[in-house]
Amino acid sequence: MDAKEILKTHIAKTALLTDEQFDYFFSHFKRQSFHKGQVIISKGDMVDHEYFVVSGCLKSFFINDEQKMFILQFAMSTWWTTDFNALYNQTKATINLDCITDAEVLSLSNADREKVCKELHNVEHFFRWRTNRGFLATQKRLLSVMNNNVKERYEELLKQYPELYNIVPKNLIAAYLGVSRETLSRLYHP
Amino acid sequence: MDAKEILKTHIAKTALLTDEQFDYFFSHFKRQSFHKGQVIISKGDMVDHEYFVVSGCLKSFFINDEQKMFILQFAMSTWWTTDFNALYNQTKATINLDCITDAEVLSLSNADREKVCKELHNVEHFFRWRTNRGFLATQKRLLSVMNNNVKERYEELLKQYPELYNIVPKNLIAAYLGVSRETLSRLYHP
DNA sequence: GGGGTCGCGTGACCTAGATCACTTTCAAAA
DNA sequence: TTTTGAAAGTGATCTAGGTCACGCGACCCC
Repeated sequence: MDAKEILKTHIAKTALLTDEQFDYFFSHFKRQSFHKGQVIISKGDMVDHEYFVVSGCLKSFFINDEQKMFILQFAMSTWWTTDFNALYNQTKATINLDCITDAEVLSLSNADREKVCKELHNVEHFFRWRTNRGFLATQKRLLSVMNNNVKERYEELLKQYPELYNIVPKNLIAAYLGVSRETLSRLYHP
Repeated sequence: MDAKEILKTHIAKTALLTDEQFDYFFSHFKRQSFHKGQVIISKGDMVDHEYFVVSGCLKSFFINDEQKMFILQFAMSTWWTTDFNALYNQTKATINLDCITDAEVLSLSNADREKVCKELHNVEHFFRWRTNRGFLATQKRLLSVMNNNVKERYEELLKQYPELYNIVPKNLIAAYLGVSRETLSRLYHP
């Protein structure tokens, strides 16, 4: 299935667009390919695109004052990613985005999203639901961080995204869970 | 300013509705008053309304297996609250909602929100932005929890919502920050 | 084919915050 | 006026997870 088909199928799950509407919407996306390790957004950049992942795996992450990395999101096929805060508030990036594997994405500019949302009620509906899912997922993760220990969160993550186990090195999993790699290692090698 | 005016002003910040459109939208809300301590949603309930706070202060919270409370949100004037996960997924509540002070709210049912979103593109636009702000705020809080210590998070909270200091007892602030009340107390009484 | 560096395990020690137990204060109910 | 109970402070102790240091195999890649 090619990029266009993947996006179409993804959107069809929440909004009913005619073929013409979808083609029009799709005409605003730009296909981009990145290789493993390539940086898409770094701290301080101006951000004006969001990215729909067609294939591969990206990570968005924050580096704190002590140079420790915290991973906000692993983005795989059909996930949307960017520095949403910088994108919507038109401020400089505080988070970074790069590629864990080679990746293919469709990029959409902030202005085009808003333009098409205004023109097509259906598209605005789609984006409301996409944002809603993101909100609920983030809220769930916050609850998990506050109420579960590292082992529970690790197993929850692998249960929900088993493919991560093979794609993503453990030190990045640790950075997602917010623990040191040593602690994660000791969970199953006591 | 009465409830209708407060809601109107709130919505006008992100969506341009004509007076007739707003009146129509407003006709789907129901005014409700609650007193201090009153429970609005408890775990296990079916949830089919969300609440726009006109006055007073509510809290939404989760009770974990060890009976420890974690506060997801303090909701004050112009905030929206409910168990969003249960509301959107039509599942039983996992979080509770009750009143820290006497409160007045406007309630809107899930079905009515979806109906009016479909009928009025403007209203869907408003809800997209409301959800978006919630998403960004939750993401910011997650980053703060993972990267800052208790003292930093406490001061960040008070800086953003100074009014909480007078309205909300410290044990609830601690439950919001995810620490014990003893630790919070010791921050300024070492 | 020998020097990096990346991922991962592991031992020894350290610390932020939890837990438990007791006390004080103060306001509201009775 | 007395009683009660929630809010808050505080000392003593415990623990999950962090930090630092080192070892070891597996790849790249000149």
